[in-house]
Amino acid sequence: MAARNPRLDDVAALAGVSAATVSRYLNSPEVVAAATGARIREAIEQTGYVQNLAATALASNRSRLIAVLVPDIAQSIFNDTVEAMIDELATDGNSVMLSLTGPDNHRLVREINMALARRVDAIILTGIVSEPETRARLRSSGITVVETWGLPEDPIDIAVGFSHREAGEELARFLRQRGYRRPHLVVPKSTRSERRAGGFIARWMHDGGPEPTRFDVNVPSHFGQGRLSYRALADLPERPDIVVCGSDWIAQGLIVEAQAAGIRVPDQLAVTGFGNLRMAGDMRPTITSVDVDGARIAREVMRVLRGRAAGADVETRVDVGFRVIARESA
Amino acid sequence: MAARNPRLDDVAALAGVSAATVSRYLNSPEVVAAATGARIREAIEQTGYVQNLAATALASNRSRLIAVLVPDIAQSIFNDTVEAMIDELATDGNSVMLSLTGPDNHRLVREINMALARRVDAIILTGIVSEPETRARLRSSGITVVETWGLPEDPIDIAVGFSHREAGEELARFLRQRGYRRPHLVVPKSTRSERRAGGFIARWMHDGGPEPTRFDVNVPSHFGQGRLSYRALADLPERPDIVVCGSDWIAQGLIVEAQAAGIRVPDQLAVTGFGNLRMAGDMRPTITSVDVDGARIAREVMRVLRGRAAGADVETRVDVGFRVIARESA
DNA sequence: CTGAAAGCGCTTACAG
DNA sequence: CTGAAAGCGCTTACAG
Repeated sequence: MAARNPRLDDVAALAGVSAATVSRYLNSPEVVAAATGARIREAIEQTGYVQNLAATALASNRSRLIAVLVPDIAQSIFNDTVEAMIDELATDGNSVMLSLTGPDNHRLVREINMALARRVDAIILTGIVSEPETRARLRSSGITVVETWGLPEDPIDIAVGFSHREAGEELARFLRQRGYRRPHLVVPKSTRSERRAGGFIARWMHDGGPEPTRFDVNVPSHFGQGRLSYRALADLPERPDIVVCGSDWIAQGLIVEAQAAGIRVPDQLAVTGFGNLRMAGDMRPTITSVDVDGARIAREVMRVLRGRAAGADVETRVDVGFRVIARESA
Repeated sequence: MAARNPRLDDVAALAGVSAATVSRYLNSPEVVAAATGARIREAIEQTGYVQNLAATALASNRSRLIAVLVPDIAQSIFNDTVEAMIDELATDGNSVMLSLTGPDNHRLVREINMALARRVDAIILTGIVSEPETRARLRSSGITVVETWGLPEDPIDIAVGFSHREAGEELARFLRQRGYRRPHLVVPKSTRSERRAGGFIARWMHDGGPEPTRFDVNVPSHFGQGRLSYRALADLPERPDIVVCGSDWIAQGLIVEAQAAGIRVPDQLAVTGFGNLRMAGDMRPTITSVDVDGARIAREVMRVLRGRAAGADVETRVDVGFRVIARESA
């Protein structure tokens, strides 16, 4: 269609300098003389030059491409975090390659291969990589790998997140203190939800409570499962006084279904969620939840990435914590 | 850390062939002799070779990188479509560069520049590009540009979507037929919502109805705005019998708030949403909405992209339509 | 502060 | 079916 794209050479010729100088101007403007810089700027303007980053990547051995791997985005509790990360990365001049690994991470290996083939500068994961071979492969690749949301004992490289087990424990402590007696857990079938449930149960029973009942739901969790989970309460030998949901969506669906059945929340049945979505604070009643600061995770990820890029030693485990947010529903 | 990455040369040497042959094996295995192919495969295995796609892109003038530009992903009605597109693209061996253009597209130009610098094979947009200069720039770039969700009269290049105006008209027809008399619109401040509202109002008044009242809300729209919108009804001179919401989230929030106030939906107040999110079918009452088939949009986008890649002539406007989904709320 | 030249790791006519 | 060679468009020591 149009004539061929202008190259560095074209700009250099027009500005009366060498390609090397134009390259320097592009990458570190401060090293070229002001007058030269001005001529180059003008030449770029006139030619409509747009740097070819594929060539830049090849020559500089730095792609400025970051792979972000998430299970899904349609209904994901990570979306805020991912959005914040993409924003931050873009500000630094990076592009984000977003890969969806699918339920149970079944496309994880394929997408990791893609990222390696693209020679990305870093891989950011939100899902959990459990296969030892994949972990080993990532480790030996030599590229920066950041696991987020979770906080494994032995990260592949760097981890930025919090302990899901402790979050479960903390919630148990909080609810016991509020005087609840018979918790029922609605647990999405994911490693992290399972860990939170484990922490909750251990703490609850350690404090002398009866073993909580539970109901497992598929991931990704959504509103409809809350309704389902409410109806499943009928099968329980004894009615719980508090339902601990694995996500805010489940909590919301459960509240709606309970109310439709004429049950008052929290008077007759209390409910908690997880993730502290914006909706949790807007619901009627507002939903007691556990807040995870996605923006903070994004910032910490950027901090370690910048540290690495600068050749500095960086922490391998960054704990961003979590907070129980007490609201009306429990 | 590790030794340098193996290159095509290393594989070629080990397999006893030239680099050209290995390259051919990688890109079109069928043209190399079976026995040669077997040796190459083995050499790849032994060396742990991973193709460097930055070099491939530079040499072949094809990046296999597709830019997808969306306003946001935290609370987006496009997420299903985007997810389906990323899935399809990955299956074809492409990688997706996801760019967030932000509210009112204020980072659109920057992200388009990035995409052009990366020499992406195509740019897929979900937001609307209204600035003529940007449209002209994209047009003259010569790369494939697909606008999705909307269906402009004069696409930049290719458009896959539906007429928002017609969707509004259709909803007006549907509600009038159901016997509603006094519609009130809750309109997110976006071009497309505005078009739907325009279509609704025109049709409604054309059919002899009174001018609908309206309430505008910021984008991205969310649950909390539904509650707000409900409360704003009190300021109206006359109470509407049907509230037409610009998204399912708004509809859900409005229903929850109405119910909290003791109002029965739809008996005392009917409500419709837009987008037909999974939640709409799960809500109590289930929400009457307008369905947009995101997976279909993704498939059609892929179809035109493949057509282009094959050098075929492709349609420039693909109408995927929409459907009013009648449920309990209206 | 700037230039000449080699190199990054592939692909692809061209020739055989 | 395969190889030698040029080329894709940059960056970056090295030298001045």
